[in-house]
Amino acid sequence: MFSKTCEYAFRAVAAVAQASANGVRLTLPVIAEITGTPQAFMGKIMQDLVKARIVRSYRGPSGGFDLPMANAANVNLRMVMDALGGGMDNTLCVMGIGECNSGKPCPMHNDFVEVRKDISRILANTYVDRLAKELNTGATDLKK
Amino acid sequence: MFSKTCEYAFRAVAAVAQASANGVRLTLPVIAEITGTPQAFMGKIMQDLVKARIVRSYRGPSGGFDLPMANAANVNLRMVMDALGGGMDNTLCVMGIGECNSGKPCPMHNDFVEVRKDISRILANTYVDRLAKELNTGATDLKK
DNA sequence: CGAATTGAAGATAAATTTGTCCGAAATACG
DNA sequence: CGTATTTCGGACAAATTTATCTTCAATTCG
Repeated sequence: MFSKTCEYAFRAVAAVAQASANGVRLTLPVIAEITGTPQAFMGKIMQDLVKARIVRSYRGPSGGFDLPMANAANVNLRMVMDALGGGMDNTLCVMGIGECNSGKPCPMHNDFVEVRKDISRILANTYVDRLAKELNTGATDLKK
Repeated sequence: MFSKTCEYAFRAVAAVAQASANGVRLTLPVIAEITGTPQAFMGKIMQDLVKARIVRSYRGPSGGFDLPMANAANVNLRMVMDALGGGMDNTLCVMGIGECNSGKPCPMHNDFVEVRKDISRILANTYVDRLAKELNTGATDLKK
């Protein structure tokens, strides 16, 4: 449904937020391990997240990434997607028609109006602090 | 949301069904023109649809593709997707976790349960005859 | 300062998806 | 039969996404 880049970013943000809630920074190798993703590729994604000020990075010994809970309450998944440099738009026409809207709909337009709204709403309403809390209680899981 | 291959197939099936409803076959160049897709690539897609018996093909002069309304009433978009040889699965975990289900959910699992159901339901409930009829009345459009 | 650790940045490579080309097979029609 | 038309099938190529590698910069700590 989303690109791998996007999936990886979702996992990374959740993992870093959970760790930060427990007061620990995560290094890149650790993030890659927790999320089960290729380290170098995850490095690129983390850079994008840093640039977008979604996570913070620290170099050198005892460095790593964090995402304080104060920030986590203001970061939603739409912002994470947007940090990854376009191409992740799920609001487009299901049939790939350029100009497709209620005035000039493709044959599937009306069927998917609600789905598109739902996805947008979920992404905008899902804040990272919630993901961190659920991971901490063990209610949800990133493993496997 | 779906792959280009999938989008192209949706458009092709709708176009052929509409033409067949009006008693005309469409040749590959014409399908490519109507759907605004690269002809050679669409050729591959049409082959998949033929193999899946979703459309019928005829070679030689006055050849082309058709999709009789009797068939169109029994062909839904899930079947079209399946004809394209896997990789189009939208039922997977939003975060890309291998084992993600209600028993062991990823942090986004529950948020997307309904969306996934909705998409599956729409694909399974959208039959090609309806698309053809809507195109014929001008209620919907494949152009641009 | 010097050495070790860690992220940043750019170049490169592999994999996948998308797109093209060309010859062969089938069909219609004179 | 011969020719034009059209799909079929395989190989090939371009574009995009995903993944890796290598060097550099920043930080910590002795």
